[in-house]
Amino acid sequence: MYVRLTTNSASPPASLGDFGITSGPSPTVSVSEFTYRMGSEIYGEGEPADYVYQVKSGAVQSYKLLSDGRRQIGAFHLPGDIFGLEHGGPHRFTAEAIVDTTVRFVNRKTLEIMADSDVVVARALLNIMSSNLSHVEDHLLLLGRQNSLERVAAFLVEMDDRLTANGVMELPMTRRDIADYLGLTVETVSRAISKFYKEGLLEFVGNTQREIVVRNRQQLAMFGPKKAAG
Amino acid sequence: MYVRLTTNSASPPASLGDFGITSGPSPTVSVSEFTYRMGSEIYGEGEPADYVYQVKSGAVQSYKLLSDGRRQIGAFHLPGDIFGLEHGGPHRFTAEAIVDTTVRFVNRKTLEIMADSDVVVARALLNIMSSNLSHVEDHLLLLGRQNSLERVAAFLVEMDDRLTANGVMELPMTRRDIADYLGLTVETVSRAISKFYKEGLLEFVGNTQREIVVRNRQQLAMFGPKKAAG
DNA sequence: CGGGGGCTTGAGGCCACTCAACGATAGTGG
DNA sequence: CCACTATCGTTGAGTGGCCTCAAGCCCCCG
Repeated sequence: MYVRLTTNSASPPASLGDFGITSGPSPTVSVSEFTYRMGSEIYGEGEPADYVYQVKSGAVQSYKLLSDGRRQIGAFHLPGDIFGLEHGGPHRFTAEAIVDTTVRFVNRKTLEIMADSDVVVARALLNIMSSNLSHVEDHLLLLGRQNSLERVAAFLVEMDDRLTANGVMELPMTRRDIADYLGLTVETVSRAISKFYKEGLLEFVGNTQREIVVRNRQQLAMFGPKKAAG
Repeated sequence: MYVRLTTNSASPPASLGDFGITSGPSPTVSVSEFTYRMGSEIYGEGEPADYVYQVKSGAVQSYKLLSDGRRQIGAFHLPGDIFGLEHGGPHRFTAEAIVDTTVRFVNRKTLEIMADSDVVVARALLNIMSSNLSHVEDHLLLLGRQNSLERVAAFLVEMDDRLTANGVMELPMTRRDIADYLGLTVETVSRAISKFYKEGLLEFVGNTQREIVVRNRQQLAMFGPKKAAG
């Protein structure tokens, strides 16, 4: 792990409320902060999971690699998201800062000890795991059974939900990252976005291709999952 | 949900030990049994998650559907496996008995109440969720970044681990089920298995194509994941 | 024996990948 | 300030892996 202590790490113990976990007896946990530079690794797959993280600002991606370089990104973590929570083993993904990113982190063991005595904390951990599981399960369907347009549309809708401010979605990740999240190639992602743009579903802002306005969210979603009744 | 009460449902309360959960204060939970016929639905996606199940005998598949019939199987549940555990919401998969299957089941609410007072139960729930998550995460990489031969090889190795007895692996699922698990078509799965057979990696037993002997597990695994160093 | 489902195999097509070229932007160093 | 380079993104042309469509075999079950 790329350990880089910052002065912030000397910050006073904070309540778990920063992590969205509030408790009855209200014990406290030492919450520290780190800032990672763009592209730096927060932890690697297979390393011991000593800490649990929450994105304060920036963006993080979690991925697995094959020996020949093929990469599958499992999730993008945006401000407020908690990541790196494993239960009984090492990290199963590599986590990397996509842009300069500040994270809060707490000791995993401490959290587990708290969970043993505090029902609220235990439930919170279950909640986090459960929502992770839910997201990954939906992604299974996307990777296994949806075509390129459906995948890209689903991605844009997801990101539109999660990081649009003032009507503009500012993507922190490259087209390659998107491709590795969607199980596609850069070219295919680019073609899909171009197609949506030409159809008037998207609009670009500024001189990068990362600031996007979703013009017709409804119609974009039509390309997406189309889940069955049940 | 396809509710079919059996006489077994009147069985006496049993300890959670049946679920692999043993506790200190040792309270008991009512554990009942159901038998589902081949092809019948145990619960549907979106239905309230009132029970948690464990396969006693048989096999179950969990899947999601798209409106046009495309299907993605998330997992096969074999004897001993626990499935249907959701934390705070409805079922996210449809579960269906692949063959005649007997399951044990317990009330989810009861389990949650126990978890609130019993650390061992709470940890057990986290363990189950965690292993589910781990399996699905590995499957993401397979669906997103592996080719057809790698997928089928990985499937055969997984099943070889989980249900081989006397050196013979007896698959309960059809080629279509395998295809929907691997994000492929029936034909592609069949071609891959034929190829492995012709190369001497597999052998068929009996007059069905579901009883398979893995002749060279090592070489078969070479087609598989090939995870990176870390 | 006839019908149906499961499985395999072949032939052809298409969608996404591969390979390549190009423009735009940002960073670097003279 | 201007090359020079590297990265990112887009677009075009062609390929290939998996899908689609089709046929046929086998087994089971009536």
